[in-house]
Amino acid sequence: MARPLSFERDHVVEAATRTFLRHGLHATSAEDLCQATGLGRSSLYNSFGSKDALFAECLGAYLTRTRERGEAILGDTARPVRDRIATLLRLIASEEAERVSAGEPRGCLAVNTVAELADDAEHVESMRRVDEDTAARLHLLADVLRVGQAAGEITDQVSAEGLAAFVNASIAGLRITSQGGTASDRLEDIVATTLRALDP
Amino acid sequence: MARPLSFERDHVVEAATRTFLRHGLHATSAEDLCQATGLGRSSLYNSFGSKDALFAECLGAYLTRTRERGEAILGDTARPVRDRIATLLRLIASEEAERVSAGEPRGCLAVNTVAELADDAEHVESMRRVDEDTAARLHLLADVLRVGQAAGEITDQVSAEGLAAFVNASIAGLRITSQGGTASDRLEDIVATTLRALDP
DNA sequence: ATCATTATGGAATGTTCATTACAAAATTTT
DNA sequence: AAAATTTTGTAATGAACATTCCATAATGAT
Repeated sequence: MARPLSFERDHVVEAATRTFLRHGLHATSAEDLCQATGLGRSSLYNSFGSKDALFAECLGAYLTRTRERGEAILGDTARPVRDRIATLLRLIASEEAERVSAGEPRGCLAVNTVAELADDAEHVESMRRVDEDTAARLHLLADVLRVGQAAGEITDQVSAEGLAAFVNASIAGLRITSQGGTASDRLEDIVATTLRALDP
Repeated sequence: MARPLSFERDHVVEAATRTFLRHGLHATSAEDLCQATGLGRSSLYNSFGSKDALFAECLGAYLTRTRERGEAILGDTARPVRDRIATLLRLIASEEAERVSAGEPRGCLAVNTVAELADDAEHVESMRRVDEDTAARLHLLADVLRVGQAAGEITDQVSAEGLAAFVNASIAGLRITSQGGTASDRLEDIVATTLRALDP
């Protein structure tokens, strides 16, 4: 009944996400987004409403994608808990390494959003989403780690919640370290050392 | 021979640093800096040249202060290496906890600068300073950890350089986690777990 | 007390930015 | 092929921003 869009929304969100990851929300202009997505200003505003709304959509998609990936790995009850955590961390390290060769920006949109928007009164909603996502991630991690503790695969010197916070912080540290330009071998060292902390 | 400044440069840098830590470089306006420091626009530009120059000075002062504090703790050769690392991590965790009660912003200017400026062509110089600082920090950590390995206090399953990268990443993770609003008990869990990774 | 020098307050400037308005173009349905 | 509807390109708008200007005020040296 009318003219269709000349682009696929997902692809636009993906391109915008890369731009936001590279430059952050504040340093990304509407012009930058047009450049990155190939859309004109009108199309962009027509389809997404505002820069902030597009950012919110990118963040939402990123969080969902990342959460689902994590759940798939951590929820694989057939495998030992330690292996699941190891797989998750190694996946992140190798993903960061691939970003380098692909010329894509390194780092994590959730981590960068905390760094950029934690105290930004105008973007409370985005931070709330990150907080919710973090809470869910911590919950899942703690559940899995608790199973590992019961099986004797994981130390019980620290509570499952404490270990979950540690793993979560390690991931953030890994991503920031990668964004700072650290070589992939070193990222693997970090992963290996992180795993040592969980040993009984 | 002329009218003196009505403020102390260090205090202004300190106030500006808090503002930059809270909002980042891009989201901090000249007006925000005037508000935070109590200076007028003219005084600010007269004394610091530009917003970017003031940021560079804040970053430099922050890096120096942080590095010196780390060196004092890590360089205390009278103490076991493990204790020195523990002291450093606990100091960071408690500093973050104090920030909450003091109403000051949490997080780390160096970490946030990596997140915000890693791919910013206009601020290569600031990133270079952070990179240099990180390299020096890693070097010191590796030296200290190597001593700990030789003394049997620290695992030698991972190279001293790898362990240094791990400790550095842990600190970044700790600071981002704190900035995300994590309670101080959990920060202590993270520290305790991080230390476990270094045990032989 | 006066001069030389510098700081300061407030207005002004030019730019960048997010967003909107409008007219033209495109596409599906009839 | 024409009508209805929506996209899209271009130009416009108004606000925010970094920075500068200028007149005035303050201070130390003489």
